[in-house]
Amino acid sequence: MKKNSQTEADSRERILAAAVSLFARHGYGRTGFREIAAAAGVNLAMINYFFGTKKGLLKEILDIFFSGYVEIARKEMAGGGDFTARLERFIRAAVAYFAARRDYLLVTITELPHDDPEILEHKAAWGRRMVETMSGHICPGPACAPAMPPVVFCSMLTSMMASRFLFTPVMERVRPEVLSAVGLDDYAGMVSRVFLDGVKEMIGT
Amino acid sequence: MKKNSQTEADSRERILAAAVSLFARHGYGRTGFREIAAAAGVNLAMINYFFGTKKGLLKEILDIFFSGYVEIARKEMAGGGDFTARLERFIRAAVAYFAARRDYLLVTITELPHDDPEILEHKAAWGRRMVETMSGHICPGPACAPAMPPVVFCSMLTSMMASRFLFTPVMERVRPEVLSAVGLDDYAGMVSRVFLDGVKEMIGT
DNA sequence: CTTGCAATTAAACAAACGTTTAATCAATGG
DNA sequence: CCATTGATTAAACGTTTGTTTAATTGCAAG
Repeated sequence: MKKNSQTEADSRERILAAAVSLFARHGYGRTGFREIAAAAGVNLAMINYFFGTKKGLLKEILDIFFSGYVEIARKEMAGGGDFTARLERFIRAAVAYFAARRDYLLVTITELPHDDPEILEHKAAWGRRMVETMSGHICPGPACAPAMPPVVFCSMLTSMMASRFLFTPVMERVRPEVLSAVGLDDYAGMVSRVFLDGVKEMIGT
Repeated sequence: MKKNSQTEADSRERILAAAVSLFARHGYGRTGFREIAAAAGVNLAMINYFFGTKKGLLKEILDIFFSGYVEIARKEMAGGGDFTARLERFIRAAVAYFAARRDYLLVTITELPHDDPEILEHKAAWGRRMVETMSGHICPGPACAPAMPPVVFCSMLTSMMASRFLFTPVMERVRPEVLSAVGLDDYAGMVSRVFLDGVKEMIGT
């Protein structure tokens, strides 16, 4: 039955690529199916055919982003080295992942605060997996009460790493030269230094 | 001519309050004027009457949030004390401001990455004022090249402070006890410690 | 009293929305 | 070769969208 698996994958993935790009640039709510279909070069009805509803399309985008993000946390935090070394590896890998999946990141972040019950349960399930993955490393042992709860740790670090991509359109109009001067590795390094050692020693004063 | 200044202010502000609340919960694109009008208890046409277009309504929301934010940066960073003391004051004041204007913050953040040219120029103008306000304090003197450019400094810190509010709906489903245990002052303290001193000493390992 | 102006209203506008339906296409397995 | 099946299509569905229009209300100044 997988005769047209070539074209099927093409259409499905072209829809997904067009949708995530338009959602990231114009917002989920303002992007219509006709616009997506035109950008993907497919018929309007194919979106419902492959994804069911608009929420189904959004859920798939969230799944793709979160699954990759959790997987990076699992892999990098479980490796060798002490806590700060592993955290530094994780930050570097996560920033690279954010850049590679920039549009997925932006859709996920901008849809985070919204309260659609169906989507919210989806985000919460992934949030639980992320916090569980990180908790063991932040706070080993049963009677450990760190100064910062893991759920705060995760959201704060995620926001820090995402800031560059959230602010990109504004940054390139405020300080265009900075955006091209500060590469991804530089940025990951800055996040690491701030998050691990603080900003005190980075700023001359 | 200002006869109905009482009811005028009432209607205009009720529209604004309803709009920012619905935008924050359901997203700008998914919120319709009829929904706003119903929540504000006014006639549908009053929204266009007071704000012109939907973009005009959004621009007013952005203006309100950014003007207050820039004003806090100006005031707290210009006060006495060394750099870290002023920065700590700013963080505390900004977090309190974010909490008081939570819905405005969420609308602003979620609309940040979108690329509507008209709105984008608006955001860029405020971004310039914010960066200018902070630049002098981060990097005094003409030949100062800090390890982190002011525009990166601003967006990273803003994202950190906003993380609690961006993630609130997810957090209260992942670790509901943490959200009630960690008050606003506690949270501001955590942001200060991480941003200034780093997370190394906060986590036992 | 009446002139004027801002606030408010109901009604309508065309356009765009997400979704569904039924028909057609293309290719594979029996 | 025929039956089956997934992919694709055009067309239409009823809502809902943001916005406009024209008429009405109610108060204040001349």
